[in-house]
Amino acid sequence: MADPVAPVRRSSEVTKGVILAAARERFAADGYERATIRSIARDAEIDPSMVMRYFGNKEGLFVAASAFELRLPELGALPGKHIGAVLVSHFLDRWEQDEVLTALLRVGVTNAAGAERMQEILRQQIGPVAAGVCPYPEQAPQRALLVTTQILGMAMARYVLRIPAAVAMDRDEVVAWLAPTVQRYLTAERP
Amino acid sequence: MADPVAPVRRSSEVTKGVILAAARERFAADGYERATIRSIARDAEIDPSMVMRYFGNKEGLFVAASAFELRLPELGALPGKHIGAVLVSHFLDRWEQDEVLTALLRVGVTNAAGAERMQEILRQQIGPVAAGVCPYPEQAPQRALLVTTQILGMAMARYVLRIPAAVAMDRDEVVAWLAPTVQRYLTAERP
DNA sequence: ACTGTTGGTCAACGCTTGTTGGCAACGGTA
DNA sequence: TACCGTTGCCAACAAGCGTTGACCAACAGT
Repeated sequence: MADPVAPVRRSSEVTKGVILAAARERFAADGYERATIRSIARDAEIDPSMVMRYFGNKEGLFVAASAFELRLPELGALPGKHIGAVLVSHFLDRWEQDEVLTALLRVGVTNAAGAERMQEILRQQIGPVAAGVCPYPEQAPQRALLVTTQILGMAMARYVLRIPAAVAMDRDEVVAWLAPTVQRYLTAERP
Repeated sequence: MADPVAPVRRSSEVTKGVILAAARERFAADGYERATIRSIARDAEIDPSMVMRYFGNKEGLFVAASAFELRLPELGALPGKHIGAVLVSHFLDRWEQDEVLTALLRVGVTNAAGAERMQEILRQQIGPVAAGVCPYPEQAPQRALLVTTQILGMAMARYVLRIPAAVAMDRDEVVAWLAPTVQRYLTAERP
């Protein structure tokens, strides 16, 4: 006789983790609306109702999936002369380590909470650096924004739209080209 | 007696135009999946079935709404020294004149056709310029890509995510800051 | 005046979505 | 052993989606 398919019984924490991993993957690949609770549940090999039980609703699931520690290195203490290269390199790392930032970017385009969180992260990561090295402190927010646009644009091209020429560039090339731009946005006296 | 709500009867071309305008607005504001045929029809004050009649299906509607003449100025003939400023200025114009580019960007994140069209436009607009002024012709595609990332990033920040600091910058400031970056990507000997 | 075409509405279809509530089995504890 | 919270599945709901086909009224040409 075949077993009547006894369901696996894990700890709830483990299950939550599996769901979150699947959610991150789906959100990153499909964006907010096309990443359905059902598809995420299928990936996690669990019933959709469990997702609801643990995370309340879809928005709650997304918030949980995109909440993560930033663990940014001590950028403020780094030498100002290479801050551009360090920043670009840092963000390439973050984007390639896990899918959360890609998910955030894809979701942020259509979902307000995602957009908010994306901005918050960029502000927290770039803001202090700009405040530290910008020659005119009152210009720091604008300088930070400029840096943000360049980093955002490369991320869009490379990880979201996957423009072939952007994917083809290797890490060092990207850093070599973008670092001077970022450096100039942060430290130039004027445009 | 009140009239039994006699439906307005316009020419089909006019109606198509109204639908397309509503579609562009919705796609630009909501992205592909959240811009529903029903909501577009409601904006155009017409029955959803008319949208189907004229454009076949939702994908067809999007293609029609995002098909437009590029009418790029003769960039190739312009002085190479200011090509950066001209390019940035040109794209700011295009993005602010109508909503198609914003729609394309929002949709492109989740819809393959949108992503394809966005890339095609960027390639057509930036590619020839890069080929014209890049010191090493074989590097032209890479240089064009770099320009694309900077323009894409500013567009994301300013028109899609609407980051306050990006919206607050005025046109001339944006051009002043971005132009040297674009200029360098196009004409620098090496990073 | 008749007729075919055109611009328009209405009602429904099949499907998918987020979400809910009930029920079964397991496992620790008393 | 009897209990009870936990983990899980199942079936269903209401709402919204893209899409379809039947039908109606105004027009244009003869």
